[in-house]
Amino acid sequence: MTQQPLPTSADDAGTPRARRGRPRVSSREVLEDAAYELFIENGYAKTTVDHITQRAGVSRGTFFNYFAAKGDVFWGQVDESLAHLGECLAASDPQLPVVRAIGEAFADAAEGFGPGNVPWILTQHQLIGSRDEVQASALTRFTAQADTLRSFAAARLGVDPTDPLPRVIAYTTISAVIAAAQSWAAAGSSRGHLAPYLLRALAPVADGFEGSTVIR
Amino acid sequence: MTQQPLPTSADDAGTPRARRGRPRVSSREVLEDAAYELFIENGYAKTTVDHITQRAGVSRGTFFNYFAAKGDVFWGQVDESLAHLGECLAASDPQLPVVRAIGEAFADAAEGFGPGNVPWILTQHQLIGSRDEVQASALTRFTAQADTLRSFAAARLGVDPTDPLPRVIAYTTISAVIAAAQSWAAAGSSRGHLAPYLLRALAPVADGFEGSTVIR
DNA sequence: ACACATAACTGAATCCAGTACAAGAATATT
DNA sequence: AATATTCTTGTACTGGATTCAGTTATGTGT
Repeated sequence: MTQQPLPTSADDAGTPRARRGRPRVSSREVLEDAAYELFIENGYAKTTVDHITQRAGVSRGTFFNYFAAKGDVFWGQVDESLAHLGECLAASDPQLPVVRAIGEAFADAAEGFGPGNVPWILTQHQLIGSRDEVQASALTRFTAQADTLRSFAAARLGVDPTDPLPRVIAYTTISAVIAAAQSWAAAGSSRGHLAPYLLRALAPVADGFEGSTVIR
Repeated sequence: MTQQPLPTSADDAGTPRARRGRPRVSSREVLEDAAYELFIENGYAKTTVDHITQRAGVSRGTFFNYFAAKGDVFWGQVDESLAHLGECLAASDPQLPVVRAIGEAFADAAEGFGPGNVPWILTQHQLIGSRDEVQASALTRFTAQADTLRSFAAARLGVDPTDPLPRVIAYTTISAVIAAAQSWAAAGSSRGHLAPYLLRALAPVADGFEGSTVIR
């Protein structure tokens, strides 16, 4: 709900696109920055949406023009990448086994994440306290992607999406991805790109689903 | 937070245990029943804690004597089982490979779930609308168990709990468990016990982690 | 210039979950 | 009866989230 007309999917942060109407005085970035500062200063739980908008110089209502929920502030970059996952899946090599294809797709979608570009949430999540609430905002991403992966796996395998197998594949792969992302972020300055972490984490899962079951 | 003194861990719903003090006028069960009715009638989001307690004939405050959060109404049976997971892990055969041991532990902990005992949340989750909020309450379970599994796996493998491997194992196994539980619930009257579903879902994961990596 | 459509912001009202706490009520123990 | 224990109730408060009517700032067409 609360559909955002907003900046045409915020494709480019530099040119928020609005050739007509009142120009934006704020932006996702401005609000994100304000929020990040406050989260570090006072922690996530003690930072209210009022605080964020006050620091950003807009009114409280404006916040919800840019984000559907307080927790969504974190996920701008991540959501952008995940939005491409569907295309990456569609463009994947039809010869590859399902889980390999999923791995490649995630690796593709994670293209942008390297040593110099780590989602804020992944690096700072220890500092801001209150893990539960933050991770709750992660779950919506999880389930959205799980649905995508499940239909993909079902189609690839030629089985019904409601079968157990595509569901297990979807869930295990995406949780391996999450684990990989967390390990990658935790690796500190030694981390390189995200993609290798993803592939390493998914390798045993892929092996398992190729070997033991009657799926190719 | 909001520690429940409550019924000595609600071991038996029939005898809420309180040899001294004012006797309970309500119970988890009463509140659950009221909540389930309302969730089906009006959906989860539109059902307030006030509604629940009104139907149950107690005051709003009482609800939070029995449940820490609105979403916890669902999880009574599940939490009970998960509480045993730690013991089941500890009691597992040290010879088994990690993921097998985890599978056995889950199967043990899922003992109670059979054709006649399906957690309400698993069967009704489509009907009640507003998946997000419900799933948020699932996340706390997920993370709690993930932490348990991660330390277990790390200890078994003799590696640091912060290493990627135990994390991936923990995440993938628990998500396979969730997938299995959902498929089991969706199977309708044809479903038997939960345990076989768990083992089937975990089998490929176990294979993968035994085969490809240098873990025993 | 002027009017108009459009898009964004404002601000206030509302709802509800969750927290805290004090006061009261019903029971067992002494 | 007095007391301790345990649960219930009521009230008040914080803060996230939703809604909406009204306002403001811009571009566009005349």
